[in-house]
Amino acid sequence: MVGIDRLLEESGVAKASLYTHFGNKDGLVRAYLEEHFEVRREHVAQVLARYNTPRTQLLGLFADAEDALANPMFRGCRFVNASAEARPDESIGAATEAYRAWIRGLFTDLAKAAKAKNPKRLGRQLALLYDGAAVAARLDVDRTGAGDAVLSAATALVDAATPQGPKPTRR
Amino acid sequence: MVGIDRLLEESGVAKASLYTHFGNKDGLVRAYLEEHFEVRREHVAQVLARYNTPRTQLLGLFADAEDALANPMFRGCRFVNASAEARPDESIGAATEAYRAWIRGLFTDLAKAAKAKNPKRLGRQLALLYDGAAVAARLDVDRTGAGDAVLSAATALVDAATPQGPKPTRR
DNA sequence: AGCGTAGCAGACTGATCTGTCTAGACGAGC
DNA sequence: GCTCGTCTAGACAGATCAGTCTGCTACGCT
Repeated sequence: MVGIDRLLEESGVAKASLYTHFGNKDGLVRAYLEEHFEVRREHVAQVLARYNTPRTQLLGLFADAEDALANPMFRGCRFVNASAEARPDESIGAATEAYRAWIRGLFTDLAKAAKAKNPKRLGRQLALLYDGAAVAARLDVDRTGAGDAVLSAATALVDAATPQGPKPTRR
Repeated sequence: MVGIDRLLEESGVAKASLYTHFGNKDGLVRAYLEEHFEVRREHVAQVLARYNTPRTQLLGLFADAEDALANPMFRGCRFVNASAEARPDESIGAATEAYRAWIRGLFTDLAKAAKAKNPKRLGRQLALLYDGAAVAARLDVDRTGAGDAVLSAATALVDAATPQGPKPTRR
């Protein structure tokens, strides 16, 4: 667990300042997660803006995840990590729940726009994949192939659930 | 975090006994994980024994995961949880790494036996899915559809990567 | 210049945690 | 019956944690 003292030392902020601003440690974590939520919103919006069809947007998000996995600095989803590390606190759990509901809803909406037969199911499937990538980033020292796997799996799932079907290659 | 004192109280074991047996807390956790590894090995072996083709064995493992997700008592992968909660300890990380390497190797071997075009990739993909299910079990209060999603996603991935291809349904 | 606000530095408290140590209970084997 | 090994019960030390409080500094505003 990361303690208050280390936060203070590395940030150069006085303890009193931190507590007047955020109340307590959970307040600090919650504020951090809420800001990170905003960062994620904007980042995802930028990724989505690079594509013009629901299908490519979905796959673009997973190409982005592949990039994240390729970066050794990426240590997994911060909401997952915070929830795992924190004591069971109402507000931190709520912030994590909000983020996860948002991303799952986003996947579902894009799945619906891509005319998936079962958008809710495809959204769930992609969310599982997304979570799996976060765990791999957090725990696996050797991520070789993880980035490739997450994008190719997303592609396969989207293709399987989407009416146009897999690419028109015949064996 | 769960402390030593709570362990002692709930197990009815004296503190001295625990420390003479396991040395320190990390030793206890490591011993627990190693025993749980054995439990998992046996459970997986039982699941595999129920099927007689690599494809159905793979899918059987994910049907088993679906069952686990349906059980509200299932709180996610214990290796993932332990690694997330523990301070960065060499031995706990090693035990988790061993388990994860084993399950990924198992997926890859079964993928190879199922004649997947790229067994390593399919193994990785299924491992991602498996991890995602653990995260969902740990964090999502509402798991509706998660079990269905993990099995259907595994089926889609196996079908996409396997020569016999998807079920012989034509649209 | 004077004042108020905000931030920094760090001592301090109380709670909690790991790990050690002492003292006694209990049973097995000779 | 005695001793040895193992167990329980729990006090204790030392470290670490969150959170409070005091004193000092620095800057903006009038």
